[in-house]
Amino acid sequence: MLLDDRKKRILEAVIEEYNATAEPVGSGKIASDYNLGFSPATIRNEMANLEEMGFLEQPHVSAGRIPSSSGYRFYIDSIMKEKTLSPKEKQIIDDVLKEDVIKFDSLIKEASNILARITNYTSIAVGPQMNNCTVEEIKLVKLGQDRLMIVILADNGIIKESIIKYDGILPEENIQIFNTYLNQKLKGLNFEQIYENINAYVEDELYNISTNVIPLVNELNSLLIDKNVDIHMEGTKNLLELPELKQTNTLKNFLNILETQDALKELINNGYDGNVNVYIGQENAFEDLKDFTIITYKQKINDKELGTIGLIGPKRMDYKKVIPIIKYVGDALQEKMKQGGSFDGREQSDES
Amino acid sequence: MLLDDRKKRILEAVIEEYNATAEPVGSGKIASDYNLGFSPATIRNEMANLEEMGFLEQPHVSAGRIPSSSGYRFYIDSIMKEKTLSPKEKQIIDDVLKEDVIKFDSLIKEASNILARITNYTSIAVGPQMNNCTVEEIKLVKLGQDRLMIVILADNGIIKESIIKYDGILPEENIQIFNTYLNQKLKGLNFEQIYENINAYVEDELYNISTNVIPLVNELNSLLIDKNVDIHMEGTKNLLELPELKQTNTLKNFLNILETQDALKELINNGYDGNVNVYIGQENAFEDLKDFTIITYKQKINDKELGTIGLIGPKRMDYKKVIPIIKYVGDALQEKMKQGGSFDGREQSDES
DNA sequence: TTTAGCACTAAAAACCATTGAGTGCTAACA
DNA sequence: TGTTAGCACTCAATGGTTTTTAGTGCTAAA
Repeated sequence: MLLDDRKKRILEAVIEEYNATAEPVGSGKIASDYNLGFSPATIRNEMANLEEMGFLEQPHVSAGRIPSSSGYRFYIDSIMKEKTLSPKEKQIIDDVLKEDVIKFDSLIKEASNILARITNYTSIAVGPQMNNCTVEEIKLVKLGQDRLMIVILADNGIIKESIIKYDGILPEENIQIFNTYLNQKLKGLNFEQIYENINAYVEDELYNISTNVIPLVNELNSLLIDKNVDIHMEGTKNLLELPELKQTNTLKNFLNILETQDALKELINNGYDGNVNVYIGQENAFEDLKDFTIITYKQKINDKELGTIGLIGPKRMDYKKVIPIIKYVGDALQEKMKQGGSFDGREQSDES
Repeated sequence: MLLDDRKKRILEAVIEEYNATAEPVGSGKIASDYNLGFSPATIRNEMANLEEMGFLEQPHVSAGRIPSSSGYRFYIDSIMKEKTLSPKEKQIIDDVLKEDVIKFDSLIKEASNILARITNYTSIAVGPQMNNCTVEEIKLVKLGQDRLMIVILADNGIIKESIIKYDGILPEENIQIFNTYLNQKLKGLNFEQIYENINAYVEDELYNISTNVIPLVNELNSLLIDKNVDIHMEGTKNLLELPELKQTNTLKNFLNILETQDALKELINNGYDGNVNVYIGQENAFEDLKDFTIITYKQKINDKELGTIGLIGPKRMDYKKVIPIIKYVGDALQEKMKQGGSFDGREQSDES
């Protein structure tokens, strides 16, 4: 045990107080408001110790202490007790996910949406990386006079779809033939694998049908690797009121990060699976997020990745409440996706 | 002519200067930097006149003047000369829209994207109101073991699509039959009209096929009226640095409006068609947007609405540059959509 | 008709003293 | 021996005063 009981209780008190006020907390406040049974002087000593150990920080000599990232880390791992959700909260979550939505993207966005609403932080939702999916089925559908819809069903149950101009030179009967041909050739193959050398798979017979299938093949290919998987965010404005962003440049840089998204994607894809991951302050590599925490929960069913939901909030967020919430929502979402699909968890569409 | 030439030139100078600095501009500055050939005292007199006429305002007695909304309005309508885009700017725009994207939503987002990048303001993109569209074609497509895709092609060329769980009780042959049936019944009908009483159209024969088509019919119906048409925004962060948002609450309220979107939608749908609409300051009804201007350009081909692109920026935006840009982008977009479709401008998909 | 000159105004900046919330250390205490 | 009262000390925050600055409007002269 790294910390004795008294230190733990003091660290906890400092964190609770700091979370509530966002101001450095002094020994007097702890002594008077959290009756631990010690005088300010004693608490002062312990705080000095905790600071030496790296769990607390002091902005300047005559100020109180604020918890450091390792302080929070220790708190989350070894001190706090997760709250259980209130029946009302559960109710709200269940209600939202009980709706008859079965489109994958709607589902994950709904889940993220509710996270933002319940926690009052910013929530994120990202679709899955499809690189390692395999093709289960391809459908070509003629629409109106002049368009063709390409639909790809992946083995994780996600559907990608796109529409191209159909120039009419490819005779309608041939669409069926080409459709069958594509399925024969590509079914069971890995998305990335196809993407990198689609010509090797279809070029031979390509011209036997018509040179006009080239744009079709191109579009199909670009459907496989969606380069701009973007991150859906909800409740950005929840964060803007935070004192953490009151310094002039922080806000700008902060929103820059949120808008750029690249870095966020990186982070989100790193989460180890099936459980909640918490990145506190500098643990998340961006200087401008040093006062923020990102929590992610990667959705996975039977080893198939189905996207990630997450939260961004201030470092001083109410972990013992927020963590159970994201767990609950994530579990419910996963459950919903599982029962939605009939054999291996498939039951989604995906915007393309 | 409402204003004599001297007043015009002074008003123009004040606007140019204020646009550049966001500070009230004084007579001295104008006299020294814009050589109009008058002393500060003369300019001071004219400014007092312009203020009386409502074109300028004065924050307090010992400050310079800032242009009022009607000042800007007059400037846009009667003073400024639109700049022509540089070949480089045209190039950038053309390049983006030359890409082989033919999905409607991608196109309009690309266009909005480039607006934000070139102007450094926030751009918006909204899909069209579909209420007055009519059904041109409906397709039901079986996907994998257990899902059914519903596709609706509207008469403006936009495609709506959704996926539902297919419980297998409806025999596969019947899908075709039901598909044909739906087309017979609904083709040519107005979206809103169908939405309000779909049962009247299909209920009779509904149960003859299977009660299991009910969820299908429901989903089809909800596809018709997409209640959450959301606004795509790009470059929100461009605005955050503006001094206009430096007062404490403004920022929060401002982002609130952007996030709520309802009000924005309202505004955007009001634009008179086929041309650029400029809403300056209080012209746009939201107290918290009083220091901002919204410019919209509603896309329309052969009387079919295809969405709107727009810009949000500070009232003091560089109109003579920005207006030609949105015109150019809007025209290019419209052209692209026109040539994309073969007969009446159809060539898009739509995320559902 | 224009402009130089000047008194006047109000915000912003600079200055300065005071307050207050906190500390660390020491010596006394249970 | 661990705890605490007491106290000197630090430094940001507050608030009031003064100074500076950027502008004005008006008047009288060119």
